[in-house]
Amino acid sequence: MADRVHVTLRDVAMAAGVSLATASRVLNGTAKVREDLRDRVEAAASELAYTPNAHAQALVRASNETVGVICHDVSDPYFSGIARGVMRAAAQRDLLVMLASTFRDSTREVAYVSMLRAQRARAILLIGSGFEDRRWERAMDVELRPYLNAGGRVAVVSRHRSLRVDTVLPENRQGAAALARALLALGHRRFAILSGPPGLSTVVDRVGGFRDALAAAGVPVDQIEEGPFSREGGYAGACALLDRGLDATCLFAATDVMAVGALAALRERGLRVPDDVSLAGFDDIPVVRDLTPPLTTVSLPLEEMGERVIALALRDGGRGRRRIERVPGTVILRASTIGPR
Amino acid sequence: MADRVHVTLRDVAMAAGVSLATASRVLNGTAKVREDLRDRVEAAASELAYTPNAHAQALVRASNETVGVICHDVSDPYFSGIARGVMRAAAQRDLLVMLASTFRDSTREVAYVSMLRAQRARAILLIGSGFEDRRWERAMDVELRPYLNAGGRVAVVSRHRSLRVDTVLPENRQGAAALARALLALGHRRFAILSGPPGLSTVVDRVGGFRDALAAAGVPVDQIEEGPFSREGGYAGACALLDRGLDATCLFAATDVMAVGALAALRERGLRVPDDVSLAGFDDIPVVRDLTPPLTTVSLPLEEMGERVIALALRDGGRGRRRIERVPGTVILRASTIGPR
DNA sequence: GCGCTATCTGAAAGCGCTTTCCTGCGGTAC
DNA sequence: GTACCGCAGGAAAGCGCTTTCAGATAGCGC
Repeated sequence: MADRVHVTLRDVAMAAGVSLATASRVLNGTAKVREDLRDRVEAAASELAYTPNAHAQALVRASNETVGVICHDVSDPYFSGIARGVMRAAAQRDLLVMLASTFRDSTREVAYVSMLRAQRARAILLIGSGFEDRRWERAMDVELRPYLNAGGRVAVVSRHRSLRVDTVLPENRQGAAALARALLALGHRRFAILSGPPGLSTVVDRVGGFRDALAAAGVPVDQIEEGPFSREGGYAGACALLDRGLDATCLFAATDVMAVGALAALRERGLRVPDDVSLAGFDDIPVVRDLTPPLTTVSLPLEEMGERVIALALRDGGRGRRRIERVPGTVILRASTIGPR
Repeated sequence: MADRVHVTLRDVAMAAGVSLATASRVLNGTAKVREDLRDRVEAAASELAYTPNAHAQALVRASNETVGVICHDVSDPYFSGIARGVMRAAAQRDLLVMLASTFRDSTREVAYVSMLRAQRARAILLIGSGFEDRRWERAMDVELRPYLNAGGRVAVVSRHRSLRVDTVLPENRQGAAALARALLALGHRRFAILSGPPGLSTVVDRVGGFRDALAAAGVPVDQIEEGPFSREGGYAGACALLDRGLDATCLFAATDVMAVGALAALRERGLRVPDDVSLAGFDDIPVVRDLTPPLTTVSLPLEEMGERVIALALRDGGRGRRRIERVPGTVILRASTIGPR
């Protein structure tokens, strides 16, 4: 990037025969400038294809028209749905989005926060359940504290344990509970659960909400398998359940992505969904309605969540009290769940 | 971001009792510094949670450890698959990725290039077929030319018409032709095509390659419907085909995403896939193998394409001749295509 | 026509950093 | 003991921009 030189404001000013100050004022519209000078500056700028150096601007303005977003994996529909909302909202505000994928590596997540901090991003958004261990928490705090003190904004989606920042919080517990009740209403009494990585608040809430609602109806669940939030995780979990002799009329996967894997596993083992076993997921990622059978799930407005988290981070008076915006989940009953035979 | 002050190198230097120059040298390891001084600087930096201002660095170094990626829609699996590859490769190089979604708005695409230029991104990557009209071409050229002249790198995936830059080019034509031949081999003779937006090189190549291969076997195709590259586009296109009295044993959709929509439409109209009509797509996005039936398609190594495009942009001697890396597509026959009854 | 004010323009400082240049120090050879 | 060399650290310039401050110009009333 250093091979040749960029066109600078000085070049524009010289070409237009005015001072840097005047050129700057014209290009930013920050003060009245005589019409002929203005025209000359504008002509020179477009002639030279001038683009202001955002770094010089950021340096003097101590801020950069940029927001950073950190998620675990862009190609997971859950995250890309939220990212889409963030980008739509960012575009409206003329902000550039720096999007980083951690690939679920907590060290990398902290490193990204540091880089975003260095970039003086206006806001940093953390999407998706975090790494809820002490070491991570401390490392993250070390990065975030000075960033916040310097006026940076931080907001998160779906992680509420440790970080004391503005949060968009899907009502995982209530959603899962509502799903459980709907499944009970269908007549199911024997359930199995495909749970996510232990400790994640999302997992705790979804699985906990599901189990509590069942327990309230006097239905215990002892068939649980844990695995990563991925198609493979769901596939492997379902296989493990099957290997141990699955005895359930309904299987609940903590995420749709896992449910997709579970569906494949069940089918491979010769089980029909929903005839032999009902299957439900969580999130309502776009694709699940096109599965056969279409998947029963708890729908989350992913794109809206993305829009809300950036709005939350950038809101006026951002330094006020912490705000938590709860996003309800809606149970969507589709053909993957029917009453047990 | 201007509420309070950031910790600067000057703060670190003062705390350590050394000059800025020394502090800078320690933190960058650019020159030997006496051990005790070095220790003091390092201690001060970590004490103060110092993060260098990337803008100040970028300003003096005339470059920013950042690459910009522009795609049409992050939540489209085709793009997010490629984006994933880009991010993985970027992470290895300690680069931050700025990812922008155009939402298929050509004006916005040009605006993003301008913003990335302002950010002095090391490279700008354009993912996915472009807007092949004259106005766009000129506007894009105005932005890209000075960027390239200033040493910026540009590379693209899957758009070869107008932009004369390094390119990763999926072999759409060959892939579609191979698919057509495979379908012919299954015994199909009556085909319908769901095409994408007219004029896009991707569409021209895929549909053209498909038709040419059929024509070579003496099989004409007159049932074609155009629509946007989306599930809805596929759905609407299939409905239109059906309304006009679909007379084909096999339907080819220009992208998997469209095929998903088509599958839904066919099913709604009571047609069974593959018994009544075979269906094939293109791209091999992850989800299609989990459809019922799993979709026959042409597989593209999306993630690898992402890795290659960033490698191409950042390669040494980037100012050399234009390079075009062709990526072959592999026909994957799955259950959505069988021989006609 | 003169003096005052209201506008607009230009000079210059400074944002936080890297890097060149230069000074001062210690060590070595004679 | 003196002259020279090498090296580490500091001062200062400068990256491209915004913005304050002061100066210049025009406009107005008398």
